[in-house]
Amino acid sequence: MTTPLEKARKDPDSMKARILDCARRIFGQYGFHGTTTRMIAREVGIDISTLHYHWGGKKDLYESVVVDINKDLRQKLIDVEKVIHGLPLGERLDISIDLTTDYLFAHPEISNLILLRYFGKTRSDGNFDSLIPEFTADIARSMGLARDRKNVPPETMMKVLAVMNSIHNFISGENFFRPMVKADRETYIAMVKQTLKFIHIPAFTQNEAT
Amino acid sequence: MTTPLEKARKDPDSMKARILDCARRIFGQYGFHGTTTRMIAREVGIDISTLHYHWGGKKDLYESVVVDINKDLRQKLIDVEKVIHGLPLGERLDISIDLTTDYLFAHPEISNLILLRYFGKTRSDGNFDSLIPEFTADIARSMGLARDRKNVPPETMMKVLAVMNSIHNFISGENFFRPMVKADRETYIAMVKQTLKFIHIPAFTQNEAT
DNA sequence: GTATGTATCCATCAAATGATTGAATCGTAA
DNA sequence: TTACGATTCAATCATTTGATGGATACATAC
Repeated sequence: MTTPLEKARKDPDSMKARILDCARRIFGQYGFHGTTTRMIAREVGIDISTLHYHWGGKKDLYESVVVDINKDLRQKLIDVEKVIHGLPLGERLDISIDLTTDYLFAHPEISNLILLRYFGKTRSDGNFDSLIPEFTADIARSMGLARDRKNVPPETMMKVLAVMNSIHNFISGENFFRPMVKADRETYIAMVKQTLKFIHIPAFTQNEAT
Repeated sequence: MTTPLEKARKDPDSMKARILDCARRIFGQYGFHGTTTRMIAREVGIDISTLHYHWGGKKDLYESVVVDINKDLRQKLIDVEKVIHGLPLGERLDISIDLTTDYLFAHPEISNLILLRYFGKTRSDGNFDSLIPEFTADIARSMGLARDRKNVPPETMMKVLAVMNSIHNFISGENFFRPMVKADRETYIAMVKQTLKFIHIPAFTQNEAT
């Protein structure tokens, strides 16, 4: 059995997929309550009823978007893991930051949506996204901070969260932060990488040595 | 001339102040679009028209809330600055993290609102909050990373943002992160401090030495 | 050609929501 | 007491918004 989401991913030109793409961007920018189905429909260039025909309701579409971006990010981290496998911790972090940052700057709606889910309540429903925890555990293992994905110490989870959030923050907050440092986009991206490395690499390498 | 906000802060029992307090919490939890004037009015225990009588429109109230929390946070950072003045950088960071974290955990709506403003767009208006930049420059000076508030290097701004955001993230994302590490509130707060120190102190102390 | 299922749009509904109006209440000064 | 300003609420309005129904177009199968 294929879910609507899988069907949409199979054919990127299908109406289902086009709606999903626009929904990612709009939900990412304005959040759940800030987005109207009409905004998405207008962006796609279709009528609202067509949107409802393909995705049911606003809530359903939103949940599909969340699952979608989580799959994308997970896949990206698997790719990164392959590149850094076996390298010393300092280099793993360095390369991970470069690759992940580039990817997220190319798909900022991923960072936007993840952060908005962390920090904003959805008036209706308080469903806890069970993807993020195992996901964070994956990164912990990939960073070499835990043997296996199961039984990652809470302290390690917190450290991984700190790193991931730090990245998402600079991506998602670009509109706010970039004017503050008066940089063009390219310069800003470079500064983000530099700052992330400045902050995070010493913590893990120094404490590893002791 | 006194602004409505100043009037409200003068008498904390006034209806103006009571509305502002509830608005802080509700806007902080649900964001601008996720909040309805009825939600705030219900929380205060009054009619919506009373709310409009005192604060004009939803947008006006929201802007007052934003200014209000910025003033609070600024004042708190001034207090912290007094405590850590003259101490070596490592200790300054250590104590700043303790004090700031405790304060924000007691007033989580501050972190919520700041982050929601960073990461979420407000459908109507794209006004840039000019308080945050000078504010960040203040912290840079307080941390001893810049001589004066004017002319703080962009790289330093980025580092300060990284630290501040890291704190806000753990406060504002408590509902999401705490279940992940299966900790009660007290333990979570301790873990947050520990993680923040683990991440941030080495970066600044190590690079200072070289 | 007809039938069937898919996809799309136009018109419309019902509820939610920001906002206003006018009446009632209360305190206070003349 | 009376008059007046400040405050509060019930009722209501206009718009937005999520959602649906029905008509139309189009393809494919029979």
